[in-house]
Amino acid sequence: MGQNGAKQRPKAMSQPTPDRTQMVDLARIAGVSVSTVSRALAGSTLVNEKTRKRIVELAGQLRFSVNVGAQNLRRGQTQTIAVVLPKAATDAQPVSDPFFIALLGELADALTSHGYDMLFTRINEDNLDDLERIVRSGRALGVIVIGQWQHHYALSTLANRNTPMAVWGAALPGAPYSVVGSDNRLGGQLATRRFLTGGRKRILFLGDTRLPEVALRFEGYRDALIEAKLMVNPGLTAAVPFEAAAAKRTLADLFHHTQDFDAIFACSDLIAMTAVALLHAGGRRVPEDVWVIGYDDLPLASQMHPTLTSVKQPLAEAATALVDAVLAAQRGGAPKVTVLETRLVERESTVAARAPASKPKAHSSKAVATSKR
Amino acid sequence: MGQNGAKQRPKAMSQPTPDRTQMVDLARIAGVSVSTVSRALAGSTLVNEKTRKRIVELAGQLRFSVNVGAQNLRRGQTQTIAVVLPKAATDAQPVSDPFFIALLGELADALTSHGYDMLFTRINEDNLDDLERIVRSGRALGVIVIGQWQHHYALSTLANRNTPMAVWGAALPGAPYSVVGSDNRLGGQLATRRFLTGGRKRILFLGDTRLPEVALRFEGYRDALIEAKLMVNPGLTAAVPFEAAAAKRTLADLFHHTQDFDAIFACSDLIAMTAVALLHAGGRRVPEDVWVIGYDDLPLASQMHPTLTSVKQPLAEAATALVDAVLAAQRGGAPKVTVLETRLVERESTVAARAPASKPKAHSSKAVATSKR
DNA sequence: TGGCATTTTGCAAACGATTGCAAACCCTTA
DNA sequence: TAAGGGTTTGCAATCGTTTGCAAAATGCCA
Repeated sequence: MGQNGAKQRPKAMSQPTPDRTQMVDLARIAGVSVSTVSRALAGSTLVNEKTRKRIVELAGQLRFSVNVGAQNLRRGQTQTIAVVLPKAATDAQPVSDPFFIALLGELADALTSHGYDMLFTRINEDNLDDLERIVRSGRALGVIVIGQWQHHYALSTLANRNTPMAVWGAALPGAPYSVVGSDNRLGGQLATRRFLTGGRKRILFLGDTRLPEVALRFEGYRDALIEAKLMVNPGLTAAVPFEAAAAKRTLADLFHHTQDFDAIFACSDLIAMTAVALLHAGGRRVPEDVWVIGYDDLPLASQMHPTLTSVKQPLAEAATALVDAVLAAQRGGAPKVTVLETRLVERESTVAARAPASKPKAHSSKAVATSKR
Repeated sequence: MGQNGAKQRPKAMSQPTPDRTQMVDLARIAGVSVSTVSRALAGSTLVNEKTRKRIVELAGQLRFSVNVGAQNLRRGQTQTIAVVLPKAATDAQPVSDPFFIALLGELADALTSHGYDMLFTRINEDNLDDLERIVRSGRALGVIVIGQWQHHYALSTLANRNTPMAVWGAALPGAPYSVVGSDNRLGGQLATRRFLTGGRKRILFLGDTRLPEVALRFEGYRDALIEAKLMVNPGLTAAVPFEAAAAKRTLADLFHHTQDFDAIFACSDLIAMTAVALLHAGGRRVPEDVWVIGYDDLPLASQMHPTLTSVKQPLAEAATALVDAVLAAQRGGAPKVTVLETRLVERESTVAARAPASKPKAHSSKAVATSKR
């Protein structure tokens, strides 16, 4: 706390000067050179144990943190990974699917635990080139794209231009970028088979097959029907979008025309939930009249009534896989496909029908407990 | 394109060398100095219009982006703002409230449109000091904290140590950091009054009053009751947490003991939704038996059945206000409080009771349409 | 005490941009 | 042709680290 020639800004930087301590300050105080400080903080064995401790402690007292900008510059590499959520150019709808926050949260944790920072950006789908800019400007060493939507082509171009990239979505043959996703086809099969074994045959498929993931789920749906020697009824599929409001509009319209189904396979829990709400509003009961299965198995799925049977996508593993993939890509590795374990989590929306109106009280409290196991 | 002494890495950097073009490359090709390139790209009037165009075009062809790390270093300031979601140390639950993604999405947009990058981090609530590190390491020029929870004290300490900060939450007297939030007290009043004018008097309050926002909502609830010359019944309040699974457990337990209420004011849409599901499971109808009002007015609120009346928090404005606040703080401004417009959005979960079992079909489709207006 | 091997330290050159200042250039006018 | 003005350009220092290399300090042994 000496008051001699107190430390001051080298130049007349007019900023409010939020006291940014730097290595040179530590060095001066500790009476060593900047190099030594640098090495000490990096835990190098080149510096004497005693001085190292002294410096580290001093750094703690002054609340010093190395300037990562300068560090990255010098090291020629950043410790940041960008996570991108493409958004539709047409409707500027805010993200509404809780699936994203779930995945995002897991990604944040996975990145942190690997020692990376996460740069989050939503980019307009016709500015997809910005992805490349993020990397070339050194903002991030690679990009994780949440949702491939219909952008396979654009993404491929970028990947071919050397943008390290990992995408949440479906494996497309020969894709030049790494993909992580659930086994969408299997998911479709599991859900559909469950309906069939329960005797439900008129299964409504809700999802936009222009999206690769959804297309695969549809294939699974079709396969399961064929296994059971049933035909796919085009009248029983509807291109419901993932976005909440739009989904609701589409569904309301659909149900207005069609009531002839006894089961619904929805490509997201959000869609499933909306469908259930509309069915209830229309006086049809779930599961008595219609069975419903969603996709994602969000926490939300067990908060509804009835609790929702859903195809589970293991998000924590998804996050880890995405991080690994983008790092591998950055190191020049070949693109790889990761298919996550995919299974059906059964809840109340698909139970064998009972007496139409069972005693609600007793039944329900048991049901509630069940959902926790 | 002379082939003399072709460009190569200065040192033997063993990296895969993802062709990082830099100013010096442009300079060489354009036959000018780096300074000129820098000025040209910055759009300085100091450089001749023709050369400027030439350089800009060249940069486009080579897909050059300036290295923001170096830029920041030189400029002494970063263009990044950190957004932090504190997470409970005890239960490592993933984020489950869709409210967060909604706010996060808006923040991403607001930051982008102001030209800032967003660094997203979840930090453990007992590592709150990391907030300071983010700023002192130059990773971000300020921090936006989503949710003040019970961290007022810790946040204050950090703010007093010169960490530019803006917090989503409730205004606490003399807080040294800027706060943005809805008018929580008013929100509580609006909801409660709506119940009272509808003749509902036994109103269950669901929310953890240890959280400042919730405490204010509770005050509003209390005020409205007092206005109506009613007393607050301690048996009608329950500390339901925001986290999905925990909320469900608490609620299930609560409903097991208490059924004596005719209205529910829930401090988040997620809690409201869970409550509705449990009520349904327990055989009680909404709104016939119980009216329900949530808080947040998420897209989700209009996807449920019945659609949910909710206190709206304008998230887009929230995001803008938070960004402005953190920037102001960074410039050394005094902490300020921003209270957003707060209003009740009425939907089906609070409608005057009708004939117990109305014709579902006709009624519902109309209801669905209503929710869109 | 000197010589030599080992630690420890510090010097100085990067990393990729920005920017004050002076030099070079181009016109115009005398 | 030279002087003088305004435009354009380039030099070189700088931002805060890291790191190769050489120098200094230390320890050990004869």
